[in-house]
Amino acid sequence: MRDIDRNRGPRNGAMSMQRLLNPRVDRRSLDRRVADALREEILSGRFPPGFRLVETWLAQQLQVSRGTVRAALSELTHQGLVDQVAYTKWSVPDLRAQDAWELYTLRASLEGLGSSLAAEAVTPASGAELSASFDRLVESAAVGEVGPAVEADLALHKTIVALSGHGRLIKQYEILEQQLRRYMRSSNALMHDTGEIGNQHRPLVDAILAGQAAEAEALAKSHNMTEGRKLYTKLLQIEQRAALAPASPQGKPIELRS
Amino acid sequence: MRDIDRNRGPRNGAMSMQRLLNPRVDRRSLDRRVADALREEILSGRFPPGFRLVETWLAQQLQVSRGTVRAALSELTHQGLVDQVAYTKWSVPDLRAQDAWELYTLRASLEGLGSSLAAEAVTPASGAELSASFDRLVESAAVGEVGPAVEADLALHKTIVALSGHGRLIKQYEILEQQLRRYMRSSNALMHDTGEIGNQHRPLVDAILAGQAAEAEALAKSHNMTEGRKLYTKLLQIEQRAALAPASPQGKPIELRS
DNA sequence: TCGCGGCTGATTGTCAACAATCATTCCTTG
DNA sequence: CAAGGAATGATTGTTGACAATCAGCCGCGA
Repeated sequence: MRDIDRNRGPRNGAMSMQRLLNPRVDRRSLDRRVADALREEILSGRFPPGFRLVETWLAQQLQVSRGTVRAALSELTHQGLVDQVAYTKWSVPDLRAQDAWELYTLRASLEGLGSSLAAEAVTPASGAELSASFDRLVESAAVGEVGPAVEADLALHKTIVALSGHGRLIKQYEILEQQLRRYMRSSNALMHDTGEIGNQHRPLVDAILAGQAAEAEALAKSHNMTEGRKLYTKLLQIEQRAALAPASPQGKPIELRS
Repeated sequence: MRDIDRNRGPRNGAMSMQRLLNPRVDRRSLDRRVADALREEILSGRFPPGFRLVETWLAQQLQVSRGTVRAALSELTHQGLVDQVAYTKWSVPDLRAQDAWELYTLRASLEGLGSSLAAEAVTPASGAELSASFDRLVESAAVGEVGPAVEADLALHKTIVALSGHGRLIKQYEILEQQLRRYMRSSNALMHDTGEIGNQHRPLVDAILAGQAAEAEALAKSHNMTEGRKLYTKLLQIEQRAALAPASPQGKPIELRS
């Protein structure tokens, strides 16, 4: 983890045009940027499940005050990427099968709504955007690498939800996606063969493009539920196998000593 | 708005039993309690839409430091009850028709999922809890007062979602409910006659008790959507009427002078 | 009259010191 | 030897002071 860039660009009047075009380019407050840095550490797995987040240590690492770190941790807590135990500790949440189930059922519901709304409101412009996103997924899948294919998959789903024009839904979905990413990366072996990805998504995309709201909603739900059940059963197996091991009596996460 | 109670109970060993039974009774941090106080002000309408939340003023009112107020405002922002404009201001969000639409469509989706899960997992115990909540609604409706009836209505819906056993869904639903409460209170005139409330909810409750997941989901959705459409169209009328007034050119909220 | 640039008061953002709380250890006591 | 209970060190919670930023105002010049 490297330092946060403290420079906010020139103080004088230059760059006024660019600031108009993209007003947030350097105006993000420090705690937001710290939150970004910490989020990246957590999603990448460099801060693994159970990792203890000590304010003073983080502040020292990032060359930032403790209060700023605290604000960032608070934000990440609201996004489900950090657990807080008041007066005691911050830590990275464990990856339990129950959580995977929650994430996928919730995702199915939210994406069902998003797909329905997207189908209702489809226009030539939004349809083109959706098609482009779908094409990118097919391309990535053709290459055969898992990482980019997963990202293109996530991007397509996010595009669909974005087309709904539903602000709260979009925001909530993005939070969910971040949590999901952590699970997917932790067990990336369960990625199906990339060749099938296109066919798995085509019906949903077509339904939205055709404006068939009910059909799109049903397809989005079933697609997510089947994907979710796969991940859930896999994680459940891992959990049960771990529960049999003598070192973790009550389903607690396993601590690695040495 | 009165001061936050700074006393946290006796420091000595007494009350250990009570703390065991309810360990959080006095351990809530100050910023959480400030958030509660501010939330109450906002939901009650004493801090109306557009109200400017100045940190120093709030800190003075609550006899608390600015940092604590800041943390509370941040929490409320994550819950959709406060808007933040970085480096500039905090304020209470406006009540737009678009937001009412978002809230109700999202609520229908979430409660649909909750109802489905509740029906799947129904037990004699949870069924009794649901029935009791429903009975309380019918009782409140019989009295005929709008306020308690609305609260009992909200409580029943929350009970259903709570029976799903879906942690993330429950938390998300509670946030949504708070936002909804603000809209419902702002136009409480649209409360239907209380006599019909029981009949409007009975099919959903029965479906859950009978374990009919698909039926329960469909009923929850349609119920919320019809309720939502009522509120949406009403708010839209108010908004359009206001837009015709000369003082608010671009759909901006109306400022009441004097 | 209009637009631009700098000033100004108000407000938010950041920091480092101080206070409160907790988990752990170790000691006492029966 | 077990149970309870005070010291202890580590960690989080809270505060007031200082810094950065912003919207609005004012005057200058074209």
